[in-house]
Amino acid sequence: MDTELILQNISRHIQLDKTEEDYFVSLLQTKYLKRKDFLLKQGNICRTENFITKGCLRTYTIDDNDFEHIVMFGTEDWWVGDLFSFITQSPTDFFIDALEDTEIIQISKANLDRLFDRVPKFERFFRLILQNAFIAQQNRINQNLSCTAEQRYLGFIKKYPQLEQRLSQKQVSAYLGITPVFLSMLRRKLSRK
Amino acid sequence: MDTELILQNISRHIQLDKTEEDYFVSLLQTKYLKRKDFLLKQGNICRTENFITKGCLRTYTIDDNDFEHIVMFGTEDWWVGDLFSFITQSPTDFFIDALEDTEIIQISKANLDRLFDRVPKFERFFRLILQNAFIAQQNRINQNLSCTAEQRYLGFIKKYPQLEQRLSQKQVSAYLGITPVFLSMLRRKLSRK
DNA sequence: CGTCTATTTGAATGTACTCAAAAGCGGTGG
DNA sequence: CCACCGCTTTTGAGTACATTCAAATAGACG
Repeated sequence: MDTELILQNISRHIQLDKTEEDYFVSLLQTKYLKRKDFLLKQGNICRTENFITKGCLRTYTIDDNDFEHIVMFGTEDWWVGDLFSFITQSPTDFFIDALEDTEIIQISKANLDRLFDRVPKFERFFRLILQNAFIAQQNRINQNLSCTAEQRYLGFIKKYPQLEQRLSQKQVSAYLGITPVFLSMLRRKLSRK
Repeated sequence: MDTELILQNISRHIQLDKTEEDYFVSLLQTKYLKRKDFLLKQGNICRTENFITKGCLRTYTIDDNDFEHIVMFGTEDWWVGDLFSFITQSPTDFFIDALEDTEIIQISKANLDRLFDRVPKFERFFRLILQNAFIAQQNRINQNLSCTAEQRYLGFIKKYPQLEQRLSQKQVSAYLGITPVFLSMLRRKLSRK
């Protein structure tokens, strides 16, 4: 297993000694997803936290009219999962699937609990991850309230320039909360400027 | 100081013995806000976590066109503040002010750090608070993406029936992300049904 | 090559906003 | 106590933003 990226990710928040690192690594599992494979489906219980080492995932819902709404994308160096379902071990509302062939490192709930017990620093680590996610969401809510679709699109490509390259317009529009048709029109309008 | 409500709030997540309770209470301060008083202004640093024992606050931003966008309301038994600013001790983007005469219990950053040190259980408590807030935000993002203004309004009054009574339509519209004029039209339409 | 899905384009429609004016409502001071 | 002021809510007309439906084009993949 290639653990370089995940250990680096963790070291940005907490410092581990060799023993702690080894113990942590012993609790991990690798999983490979092909494009369109599901990591999680609505109604299932989210049993792992997942760190992406390669590829791209999306977390989304499907509404009553069968439209998909993307809550977040995840790519290399990101953690994904449904926190609520994971913590409460109750059924999730979300789907998570792969937009590209993807490689993730997983830690199960049971192993994470063991980890917290043996290396309490990790409590802090996951709290920090959660805080960052919380703040990102707060900004997104604020943007949704303040901005037109055009401004949100410009904000998105500014914030995630590399990600936008990898995504189809359909995915981007499902994240922005507009139709693919309208995104296409926006892009034409912007390119003429 | 009337600490009954806050101790009850905490006991829903963690159990404290008498010594721990007393220590916790010794770190708290009460503050009174009159209607329209500010608890926090954009550019300031959020130096306390705040628990509301009476009244109603709103957390909001003001955009380039001077429109207010409400990120959350807070009322009795809620925690409010800007987590990001509080944790990083950096300037906030938000305003928090009182919609009614309000009474809050505050704990400063320094005291909270002491508390975490002496009663580590509280780390867990604040992680749980954060998790709940995270989940609430995720639902809100999802609703904003999936629903029309009318559906969002109906969802709001269903979720917070008691709160809606206390708020002006202007405040509700700033939360829903629509104009007061449009909310008025929605209400008329709904009442005719 | 053929099939399936994504993107583009156009026309018609619906949703929500702006501007403006009037009515309602609460508080304050004379 | 009531007259006035400021703010909220209502109402209407016109406009802008975003969607739906439909059809054509372009790309991706087996």
